[in-house]
Amino acid sequence: MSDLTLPPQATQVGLAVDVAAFAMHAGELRVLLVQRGALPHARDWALPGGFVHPGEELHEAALRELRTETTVELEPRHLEQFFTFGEVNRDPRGRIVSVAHLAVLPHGTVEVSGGGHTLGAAWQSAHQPPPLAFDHRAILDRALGRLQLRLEYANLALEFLPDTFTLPELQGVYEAILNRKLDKRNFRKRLLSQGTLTPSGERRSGVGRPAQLYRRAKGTRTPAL
Amino acid sequence: MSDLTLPPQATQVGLAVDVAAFAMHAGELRVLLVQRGALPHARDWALPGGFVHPGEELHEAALRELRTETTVELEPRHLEQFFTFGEVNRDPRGRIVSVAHLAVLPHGTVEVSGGGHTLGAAWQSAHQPPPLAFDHRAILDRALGRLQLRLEYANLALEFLPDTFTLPELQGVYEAILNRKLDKRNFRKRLLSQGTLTPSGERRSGVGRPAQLYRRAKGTRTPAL
DNA sequence: GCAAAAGTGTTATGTGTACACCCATGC
DNA sequence: GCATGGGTGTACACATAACACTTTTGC
Repeated sequence: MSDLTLPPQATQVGLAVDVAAFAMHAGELRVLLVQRGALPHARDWALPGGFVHPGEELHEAALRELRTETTVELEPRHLEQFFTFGEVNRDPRGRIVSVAHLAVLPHGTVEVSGGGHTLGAAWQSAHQPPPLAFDHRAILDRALGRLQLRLEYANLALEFLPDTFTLPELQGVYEAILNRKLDKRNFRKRLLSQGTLTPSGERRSGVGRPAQLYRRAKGTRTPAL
Repeated sequence: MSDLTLPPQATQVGLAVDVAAFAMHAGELRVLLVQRGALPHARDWALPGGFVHPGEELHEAALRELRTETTVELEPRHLEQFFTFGEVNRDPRGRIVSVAHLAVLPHGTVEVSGGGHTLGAAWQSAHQPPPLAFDHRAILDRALGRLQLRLEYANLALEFLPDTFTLPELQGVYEAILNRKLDKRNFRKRLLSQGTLTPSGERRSGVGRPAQLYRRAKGTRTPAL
């Protein structure tokens, strides 16, 4: 760092963002993938992502890529940078540094189709993804780790669900993210004792005994980052 | 991402690293700062850092900046990327994205002097630093948070000490990092019960009763990242 | 013998975990 | 009435936090 112009050794690199966007589908944790339409790695699956535009903040770029590479209409409920992948040879086109983001999309975000220059987009199993382009498998693995860390800490599970939900549904989100079964009684005790849920008094019908509906207690929303 | 050449909207940005390097001095947690020798922010204190060279990995750049901006001879015991600062206007020279790193330097890393294009370097209070250039105060604050998180998790406290150390010294490291007092008996019980320390049988002399020396138990070293 | 720092146990409280049966509804 | 999923309580192990006095050394 020496004067008001960039010094010659200042590497100019391509700055990109990639987004690991998660949602629940059919009781399973899914990640949003796009099928690449161009080289390199044409037709391979990849995380949505692309280059940051001039004057664009990192999180804005992440949101834009979500919206244009896939037809996702809903706002992410959570968006957070979690690691920067900058290995010299991670991309055959040159030195490209990618700031990876973790996003949580709410329930109901079902329909996606390829937008922009991708062939398609789909929700796929987060724990058993198809082969991915570039180093995206490493990015996904790290995103899963971060998601599991954040789960308890920031009440992230609620962001996967609609405004009202049942305790078994909430437990399903925990189990899908942690990839293991939890004990029903201990789960209920823990969640209810932390006081972040209020019963909404109604019940939902289906097969078997109807479940109590809950909603997030007022003032328990955690800030985005 | 479209073909094997970078597309026109690919923002070329300056890629930098900054390093928050911590060590214990005089029973206090200190951070290594350099006094800038050039504009912008000439004469202000800043975290050591600078541009990544072509073909250089991020962590290599972090190590190089530590060695050339300050005369630090010792290897960091821990080096970890923790956040990427990319706000559009964080640097008056243009779009510069900085991948911030956390480093822990071992005991004995006492003498530093400015190297390269800095006026000087010094260990300063990590919890009450002087005013810092750019957004380095925000970087430092986040580094402190990460250091506190990692403390228990990865036995990071041992990296601040020489090979053998006393329990009161180790407790001092915890207290300096967490910025609060701990209970001596509970601390000893907790640390000894986790089985990562072995008594080295010797004793160190000074004022008051000599303390038992310990060393890290074999096979308890945690991987760098 | 006194100053200075090291070392030592018990109790109360909270938290995590394991575990099996009854309840309400739709068909 | 039966299949389906929802809802409930207790006991034990373990971790955490609070708390005060004795021991060893140098001078």
